[in-house]
Amino acid sequence: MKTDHQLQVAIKDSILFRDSSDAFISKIAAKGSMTHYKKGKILFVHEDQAKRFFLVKNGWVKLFRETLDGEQAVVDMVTSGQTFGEAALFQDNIYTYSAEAIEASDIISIPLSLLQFEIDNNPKFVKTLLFYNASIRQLKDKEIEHRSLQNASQRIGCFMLRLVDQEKLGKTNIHLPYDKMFVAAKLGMKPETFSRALKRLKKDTKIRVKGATIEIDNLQQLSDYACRACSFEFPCADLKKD
Amino acid sequence: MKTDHQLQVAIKDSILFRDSSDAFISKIAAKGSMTHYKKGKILFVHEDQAKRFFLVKNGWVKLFRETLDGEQAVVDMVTSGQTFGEAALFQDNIYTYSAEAIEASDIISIPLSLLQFEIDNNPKFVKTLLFYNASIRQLKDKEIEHRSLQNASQRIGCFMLRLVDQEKLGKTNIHLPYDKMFVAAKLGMKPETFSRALKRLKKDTKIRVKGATIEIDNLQQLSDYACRACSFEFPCADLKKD
DNA sequence: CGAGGGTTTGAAGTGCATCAAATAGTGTGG
DNA sequence: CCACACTATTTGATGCACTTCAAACCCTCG
Repeated sequence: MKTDHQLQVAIKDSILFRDSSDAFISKIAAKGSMTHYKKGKILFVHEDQAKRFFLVKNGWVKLFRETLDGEQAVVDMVTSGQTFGEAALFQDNIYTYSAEAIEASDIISIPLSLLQFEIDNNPKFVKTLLFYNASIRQLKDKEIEHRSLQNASQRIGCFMLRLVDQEKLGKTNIHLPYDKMFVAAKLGMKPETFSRALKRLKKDTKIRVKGATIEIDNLQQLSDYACRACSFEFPCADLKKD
Repeated sequence: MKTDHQLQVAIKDSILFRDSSDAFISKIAAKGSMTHYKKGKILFVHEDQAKRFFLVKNGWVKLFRETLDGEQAVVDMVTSGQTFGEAALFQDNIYTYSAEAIEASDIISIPLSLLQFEIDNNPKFVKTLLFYNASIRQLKDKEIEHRSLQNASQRIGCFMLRLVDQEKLGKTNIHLPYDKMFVAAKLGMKPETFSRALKRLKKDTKIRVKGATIEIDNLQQLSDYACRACSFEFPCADLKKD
């Protein structure tokens, strides 16, 4: 009972299902199950047959692929409220990437068949899904742009800006969500580059770094620095929060 | 009449509508109109109010955004059978990029309201749209990966491979679809870099370049060279053709 | 406390960008 | 059909950003 309630709350809090009816959410909760994964646990690997998709309750999961010569490409990092693996539905039920919990995480898995059923029978949900995909597509475009136009320090600054409430322009503290080496991977740079670029960012924008905590006195200054090389205007939060 | 028939054929040939019923296609054709654009013509600019979306009959269109400090980011290059501007439907009817015909092009425009109507009333079409978006999302992931793992020569090789029929592994000729400076922009590099990287590619894979024509003796050699740094396996055509 | 990962630093290399100039190519009006 | 003007492409020289390799440092967790 308790667990079931937890599931419902987590589902209701997710980006994909927050507008769904309570009945629908109960239905998902009934078929879903929550698992705790330790840091480093591989949830599935690229080209596995996909039967379920996942919703992060808390923690972080890295989605990645590997090249022939052993390099790793980070497709995404997902956290609370985000889903992964659902795209397999449109890819012959094959996962197109591997997934690894990069810290202890609670993750809900839900049968893809349920999603398929809703796509076939729930027009309202399908529209939600269309919007969801459209936002992700836009995010990907932004990321491609960032890779070619922003330098390493600007990418880090931009990453931080997306972690704060962009509305209040004053003083803020943020907490890097996971190990710096994963942030580096997410931003497409090497840990050494990350370290040096962060140092440069500190010098140029007066932010203070204490371990994983970042103190920002002046959000405006940070955005001036990072967003100069971006075509999106500053308050530019990733996914609409409300 | 003649024009109307042309429209129908073009729509039927498009990726998004090829599985649609004849009745649906007629309906689109009735509301659509075809325009010829000269090279350099701007179709719309970023943040314009979006009333219509576009389908390329022939030619090439560059979709791009601009940063504060004047750099240009190429979002995509689209050609025959591809659409653009339809994503505005999920972005408050605002175009999120600008569009420029980079060569003489015939382009069909269709009211977004028609698309909206179908989304609301045509479940089969909605599913097509879901699949369409999922493929695009996958392509974007691939492109992000390419930007961080492939060097300039490999990106050019990869670009060429996506222009050929990947099934026949023998000798092939291809034709660069548009000016080299646009290919460079599409691949996120400067024209000078493109030129030098192409030279290196020629040396390393024995392809021959005669103006815009590329002669490839050994597709396998080219894919060995380019796809080594990619996590997708070789026959890896962008959008399913059938 | 010690082992092992995570992070920083240094030195050196590589790849792409930049700036500048030469060359090739294309379309136009005469 | 030619010559000019303009644009695209190539080439050279140089600089900068990121990477690589190697080593030190630091942190934390058993």
